[in-house]
Amino acid sequence: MAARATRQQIVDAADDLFYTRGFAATSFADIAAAVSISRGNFYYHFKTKDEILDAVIEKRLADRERLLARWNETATDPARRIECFIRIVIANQTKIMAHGCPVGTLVTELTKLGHASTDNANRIMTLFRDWLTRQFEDLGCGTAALENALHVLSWSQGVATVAQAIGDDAFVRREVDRILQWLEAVRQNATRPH
Amino acid sequence: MAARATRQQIVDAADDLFYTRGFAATSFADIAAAVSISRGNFYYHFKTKDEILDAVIEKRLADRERLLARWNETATDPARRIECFIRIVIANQTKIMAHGCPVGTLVTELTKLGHASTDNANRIMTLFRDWLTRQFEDLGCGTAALENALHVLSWSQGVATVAQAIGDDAFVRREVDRILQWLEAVRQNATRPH
DNA sequence: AAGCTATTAGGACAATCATCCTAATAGACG
DNA sequence: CGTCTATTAGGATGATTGTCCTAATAGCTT
Repeated sequence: MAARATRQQIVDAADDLFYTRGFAATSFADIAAAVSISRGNFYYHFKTKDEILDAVIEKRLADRERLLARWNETATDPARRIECFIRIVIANQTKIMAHGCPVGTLVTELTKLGHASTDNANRIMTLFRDWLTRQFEDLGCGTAALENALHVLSWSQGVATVAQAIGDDAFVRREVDRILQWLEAVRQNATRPH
Repeated sequence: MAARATRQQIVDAADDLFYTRGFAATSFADIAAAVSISRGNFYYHFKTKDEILDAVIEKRLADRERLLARWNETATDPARRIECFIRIVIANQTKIMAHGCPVGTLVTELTKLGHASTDNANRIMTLFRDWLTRQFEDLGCGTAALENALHVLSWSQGVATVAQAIGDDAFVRREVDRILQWLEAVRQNATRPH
């Protein structure tokens, strides 16, 4: 098999396992078993566990960048783009209720481990923050753009954590409705005065 | 030394280490070293790591129950009580920015580990949920009480996660102002119609 | 077909972990 | 003072971990 393909399989499996079980709780053997290759083969592609982690982070980052680029194309209105972000908690509801937010839980875990790749993982969080900030700027929020971006980001993390902990189906939908109402109010306030 | 005192020291040290480093990343040796006792002595008090975890959960639960009982006494207005809950993210801001929310991060970790004590840890989360629900009921929110309680709980988890990840000082204060404004609006809407 | 390189397999290694056991000690009580 | 029990110390153990090494294989080039 081509090395590229095997490497890709490893990263995909690690991505999934790091999400569902956590980084520290996932062993070399776990990933190798998921891809059905030997640990020796594994070592050929990745020398250390941290290398796999960095590869997974890069993959997640690239995935999210693609997602944001798609939203930039499909939705012309910045409010609609923010709505796309908000609705991912519904689209991924099942997974979120089982394992939380892939971004937030990884950053939290790495921070507690004092892991060197914490800042690296945080790039995904700041990617969303910066993209959201840009959308609120385009909406005409001015200096409040960053504040509003962090508000939405914080909202998503809270919903993910509580959804995972308490597992209330209706809760997620209600929270989405709430934040969408807030977004509409922000949109009207922002576009009116200018 | 009295067995009670040693046991208490172990639980206190484990509580701190589970919070700052995580449950899985904390070893028997780590806790024993923090208390300056031998692993053998350790085993006399706790047979398994899960026993320590359960003891830590009980301690945290008791601590929070005491905290809520104090708020019940010091604040007569339910809105003021909810405000007490909201302000803990400021009171504990330094720790939260370093290690996140003690309750949320533990539940998240245990869920990913598939640990048997996940439900047990979740009792702390539902303790807050139920207490908040009671306050919103007393505020006159009726059927919306639970919904509002989950909203505040979700808010606190989101703030903790983003504060830990991005570490913006002003962010926490702004979010507290925001949610207090929301709380005031809820209070006025709830008390007026009835 | 032959040879070379990229890829894979599988075992060895030391370190760390939770757990368990036995011996030493201390503190209370007769 | 002496005995008994509660408490502590510290090492042994088997399992698991990340990491590393060497040999086998497959796929491409000539």
